[in-house]
Amino acid sequence: MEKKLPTIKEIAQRLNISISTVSRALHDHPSIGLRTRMAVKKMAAELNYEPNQTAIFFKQRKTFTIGIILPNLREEFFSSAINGIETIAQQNNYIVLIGQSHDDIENEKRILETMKKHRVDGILASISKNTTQFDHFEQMKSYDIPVVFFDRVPDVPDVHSVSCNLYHSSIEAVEFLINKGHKTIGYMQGPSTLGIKNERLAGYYEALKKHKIPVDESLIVSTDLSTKSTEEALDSLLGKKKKPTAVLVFNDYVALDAIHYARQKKLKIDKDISFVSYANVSVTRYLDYPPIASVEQFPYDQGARAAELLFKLLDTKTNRQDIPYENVVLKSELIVH
Amino acid sequence: MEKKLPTIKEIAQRLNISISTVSRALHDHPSIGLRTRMAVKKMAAELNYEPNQTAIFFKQRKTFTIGIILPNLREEFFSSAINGIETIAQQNNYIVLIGQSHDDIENEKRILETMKKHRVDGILASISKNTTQFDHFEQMKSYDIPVVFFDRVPDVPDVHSVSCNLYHSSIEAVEFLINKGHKTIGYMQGPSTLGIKNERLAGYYEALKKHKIPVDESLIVSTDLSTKSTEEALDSLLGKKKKPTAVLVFNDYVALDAIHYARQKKLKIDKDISFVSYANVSVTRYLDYPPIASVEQFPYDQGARAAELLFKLLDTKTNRQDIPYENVVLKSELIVH
DNA sequence: TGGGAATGCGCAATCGTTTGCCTATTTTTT
DNA sequence: AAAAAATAGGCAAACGATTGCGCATTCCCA
Repeated sequence: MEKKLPTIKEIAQRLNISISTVSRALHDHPSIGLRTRMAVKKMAAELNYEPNQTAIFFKQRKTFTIGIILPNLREEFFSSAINGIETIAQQNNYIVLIGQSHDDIENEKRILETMKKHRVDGILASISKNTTQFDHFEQMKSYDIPVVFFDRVPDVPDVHSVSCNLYHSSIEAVEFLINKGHKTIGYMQGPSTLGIKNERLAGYYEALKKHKIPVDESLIVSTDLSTKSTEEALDSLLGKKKKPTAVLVFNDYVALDAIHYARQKKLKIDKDISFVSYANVSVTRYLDYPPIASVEQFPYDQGARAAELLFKLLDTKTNRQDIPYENVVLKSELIVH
Repeated sequence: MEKKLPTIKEIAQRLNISISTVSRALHDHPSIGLRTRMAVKKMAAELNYEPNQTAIFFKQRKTFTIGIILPNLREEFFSSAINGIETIAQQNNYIVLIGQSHDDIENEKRILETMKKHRVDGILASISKNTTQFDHFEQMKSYDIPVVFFDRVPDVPDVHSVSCNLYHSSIEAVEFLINKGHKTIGYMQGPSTLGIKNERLAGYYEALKKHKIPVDESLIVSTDLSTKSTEEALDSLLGKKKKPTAVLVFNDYVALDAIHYARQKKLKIDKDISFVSYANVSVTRYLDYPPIASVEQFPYDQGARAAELLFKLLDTKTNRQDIPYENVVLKSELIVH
């Protein structure tokens, strides 16, 4: 068992030809005659030869590996996104390295560093909730490692990204509530860093404006995504003299916590208070009281598109620095449950 | 930007010393004097030198990469397991490559092949539901790539594995139901391939026997894990003259489908029929009608232990073939909701 | 039949690092 | 003060594959 793996050299020796001939023969290089080519291939098959990829990686300065950095694998959104990425990666004969930041920028930096060391050819990233500056990603440029952000994309101009347009569906979501007769609609936003260009909020404002509902800033609360913080945020909304009858919530996970808490407080869901959120996670299917609607963000597609963009970058021979930054924006869709 | 990365050679030239000296200096080799060592390190820092890992991987015949093969990232169980693995991998300065089989053996083979090509140092795997033979894993031995299975482990002797003992907690689960007064208890199992040594079923039998409840084989049904199949299985149970008042179910996802379907059928959960299952996924927290109990299988720990075992194997200098196969079995725990 | 294309293949450098072995200088020992 | 030993560092091979260049044959056509 402890046998050394056969190399190109081994084949060459057995056939008494040079290793360059073997290499070329295996690659169907035209300068190698048919008979030797056949002989080489036959011998390669016999010996069960497989090229040593690490040698090739080294020589070619390419590893056929892309790195994915994201906050958390456990969120359905991200695991779906990975599926999209994996599909495209496979088509391109690439393999994926995964690192979770667990929403911590230090982890993010460490992972990036490790991936750089491993010489990944490119990186796909969804930033952590406390990533406010991007030097670590910026730095990848000097190593000629392209980075494409998806979903949680930094709000700076000079990056490639794929994300969802949440502005329109946020308007749609709020209008959906308004049409249901709601007049006092709260908004529970996520960590402020996650939405510098806060499309959700902008849509919220726009919808209210469109329907001539005055904005009450105290109806806008924040959660850091933890259960506790969400509960506090909801408390704050419920503590108002004029309580909201509906709340637009940052995402389904937060909504689940909010709904759970509201029910503990003996509120009747969809009677006393309704929730609409984002992500459209599949588990809501099993719930008796899911958000009445949720904005589908098509994680699989986002992942796939981001991967496609990355491979486009990897394919370009020209100086990558010259490629204009591309910011793909996908449509989202309000799904009513 | 297009600058070439500095190499050890670059440093050597600037300092007018040999590259071997540079290499040794950077590794604090004792045969290099203090002054040159300092000079080298200073220059390395100045040039922002970073060793080319691909060269090192190649030379060392090691990639500091392990591959994880599992059915599906979207199951919380597996993403938690990955967390455990990632933690241990990080401690060992390893990085993880991930591939999903999507419960298809062909994918599993393809992934394994790719990982082999990429020369991973070792592999952690949870087999797909239709993997009944293991040649592809077996083959890794001849490449000296150790494989450790976790959770879904093959039922053959000569493998390393980490799994949960479901026998005892299955007994516990059934006894829990018996103590609640249930006399007719069904069992819905998963794909037969996933449990050749079917501990769940064995525990089910044992508990009944212990409490002198005769086994009714028609109370044992199977699902391929799809919603449809689960519904059919439940139908079969409900079609009996003597319907079960409780069902032990393969896992929470199946249980969720079963409960959902039972409710559609107007059954009162925990009144007409109760469910106990496995996995203890966190979302049940938000459900009005979760399984009344679920067997926690500690995916994080399983992942971590499997990774530890793998690193132990990777650390051994001796011929790896000589290491006795290790089969770690962790305790599971019935969690009552 | 002689000279210029094709055709078929080998040499050797290269990628960046590590490491066994050897040499030269300095230090220690007796 | 000469021999032995320790110290410091260089040479070159090796890891496995790719590739530009050059050197033989063989072939074709005049």
